[in-house]
Amino acid sequence: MTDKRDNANSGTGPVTQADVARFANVSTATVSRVLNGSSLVRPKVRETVEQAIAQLGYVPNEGARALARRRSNTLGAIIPTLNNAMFAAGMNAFEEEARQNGYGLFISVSNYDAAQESFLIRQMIERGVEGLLLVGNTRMDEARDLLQQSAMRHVCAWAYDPAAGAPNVGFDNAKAMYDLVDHVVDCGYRKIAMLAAMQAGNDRAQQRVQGVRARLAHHGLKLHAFAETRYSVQWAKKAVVRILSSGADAIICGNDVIAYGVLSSVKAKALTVPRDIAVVGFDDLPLSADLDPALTTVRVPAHQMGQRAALELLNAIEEDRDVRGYQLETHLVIRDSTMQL
Amino acid sequence: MTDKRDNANSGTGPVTQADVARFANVSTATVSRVLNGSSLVRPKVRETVEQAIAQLGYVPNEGARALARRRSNTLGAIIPTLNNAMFAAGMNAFEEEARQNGYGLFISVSNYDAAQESFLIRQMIERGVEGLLLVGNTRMDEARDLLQQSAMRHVCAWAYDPAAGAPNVGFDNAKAMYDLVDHVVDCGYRKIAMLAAMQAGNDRAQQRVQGVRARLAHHGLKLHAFAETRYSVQWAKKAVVRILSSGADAIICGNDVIAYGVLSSVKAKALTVPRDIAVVGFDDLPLSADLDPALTTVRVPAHQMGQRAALELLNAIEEDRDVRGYQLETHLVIRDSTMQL
DNA sequence: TATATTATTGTATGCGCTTACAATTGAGTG
DNA sequence: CACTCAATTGTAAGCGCATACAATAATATA
Repeated sequence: MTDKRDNANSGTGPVTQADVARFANVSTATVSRVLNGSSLVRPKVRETVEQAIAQLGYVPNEGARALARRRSNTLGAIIPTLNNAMFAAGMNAFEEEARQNGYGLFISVSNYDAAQESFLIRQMIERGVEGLLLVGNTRMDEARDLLQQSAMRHVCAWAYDPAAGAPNVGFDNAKAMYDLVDHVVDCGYRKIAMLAAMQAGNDRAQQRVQGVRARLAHHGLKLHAFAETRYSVQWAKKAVVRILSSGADAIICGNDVIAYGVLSSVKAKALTVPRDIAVVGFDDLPLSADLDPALTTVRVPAHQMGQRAALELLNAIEEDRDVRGYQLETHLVIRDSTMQL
Repeated sequence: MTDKRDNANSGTGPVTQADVARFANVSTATVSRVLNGSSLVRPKVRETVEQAIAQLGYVPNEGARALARRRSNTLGAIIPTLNNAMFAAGMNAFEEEARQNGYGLFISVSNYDAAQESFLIRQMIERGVEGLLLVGNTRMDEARDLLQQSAMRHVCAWAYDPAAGAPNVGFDNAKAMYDLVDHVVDCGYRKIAMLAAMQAGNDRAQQRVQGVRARLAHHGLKLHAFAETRYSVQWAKKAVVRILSSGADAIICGNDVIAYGVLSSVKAKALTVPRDIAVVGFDDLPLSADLDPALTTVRVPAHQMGQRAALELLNAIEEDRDVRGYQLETHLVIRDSTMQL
């Protein structure tokens, strides 16, 4: 099919720009120009080159291109895991936005391990990404140094803390919890407990806990019970038993998945939600609206966050300036797992 | 902190290997050797170089390295979306396996669009990935040509069809449905309907439908009703009403998310599962075991699939041979949404 | 038609790194 | 101590592409 004429390459390795140039009887500079859409190339020549490209089935080598231009057209993202719908959705949006702007995406998961994250940041720098998405504001000094020394543009998503040293694209987890606590308190619940996600090395989780505590204090209340659990329905089911036996009348969960487990355990105990006990989550996963009872929770703009993060990065790159942060709003979604007592 | 001595680089651009060489009074070849762990460099020299690297905060340029070695140490993956726990989980495993073997991951989502997939395949080739993960066996000829001409190693995951032209890493969707159908029929249900996922351009969905039809025929039965729906609880709830009014006594769903919607609609109709009607899913999402009633479904080895796909790619690259396929097994998980009538 | 301009194209260099091959050094041997 | 051989290190040539600058062709001007 692609009958490489003998003045094409010698059969070793892939077709290169030089092969195309030879085939079309022009210089590599001209080939490069048509490839890059330079206007200063005569239509006729352009066509000749384009035919040669098609004939030879030439595919440019983006790596070499990146080396020569000193631009990789690539963004990187390091997230804790993809086994979390929020991160997955965010990445999906991030990738789409990047791609639509001609950027590729390098992705890695850190498993919530700060050392691993530092290592990965280094890899990203080595791979020459032009912008990097990170999650949260907690990281090793080593990571910060790396970021700083390499002048790597980056955004820290899933958090919004004006005091953080790096540009954030996200929402204030603590403040979001205020709304939730206000709602629960307004409903009339008073023995409010919390089943949080593991806080170690996870500033989002920490801030949610802190937000609940602070707002409760504001209402003259304190946590009636508290526990942490891993991110899974099963673990949450187990972790909630102690809280349940404490006689709490409302349980604020660190996220929706935990809330699912809590709901399950609560039902198993023959308690009815929301009359006997209220349960609220955080994230508003797609399923949360379809639960029975439908879950009161906080809607997190994961898609928007991923898109926004990409946009901030891209704009900063484009305009050759520092990355700016962007605060997103969360939205309290009141459904049937809470009620006016 | 990193006081670059004046014999380091002139301040323009990042520190390069040449800067390190100059600083350590050796040639770039030697620097390259210590970087690549070559054994033929004297311990003392190695140490000198390592110090220079640390001093200057040198970070290698993986792109240049790739160009010189003609190896990118990078894998690519093009999946329909990350907004599907199965794909996200698979990618998570794929990335981990790749990373553990020193490979980076380039990822893109195609939104179930074949043309987009073709475009992305091209991008992946341009970026020089050494292996590519694709989903399913349905794709444009253009994509096949690209893959073939560039001799790109690839696996098509989430499917297993020995007759497919490309190496598959996955399971036989049709066969998996056999087990499910057998189970439903064994239970005594006879008016079996199906609510499938959209089949257009999605061979997994197609094969699941086909599997159900074939196995039903084997039992002397045929679909009592059939409909398709998008991938969401909400859409499924709507799409199932027609099936419900057909008087079906069992509904086989194209996946668990659809089953969630079906379960919800069924309950709303005051029918009890599984006595009045059976509902079965496919995927075994983490939540499926915690539903009420717990969902009978097919467990899909997403994690294993991602890992295996990476492994097959990596081994083929390592041993410089073609990629081999690998068939995974699915497992019928009988829970409470079906019962012996 | 000769010359000044401008539009195109080609030449040559370098991006940062690896590696074949040459050069140098050190150790071992008679 | 001269000489051989192996262990180290340096030299230099690319990898595939972009691009500054030089060269040339095309068009306009007088």
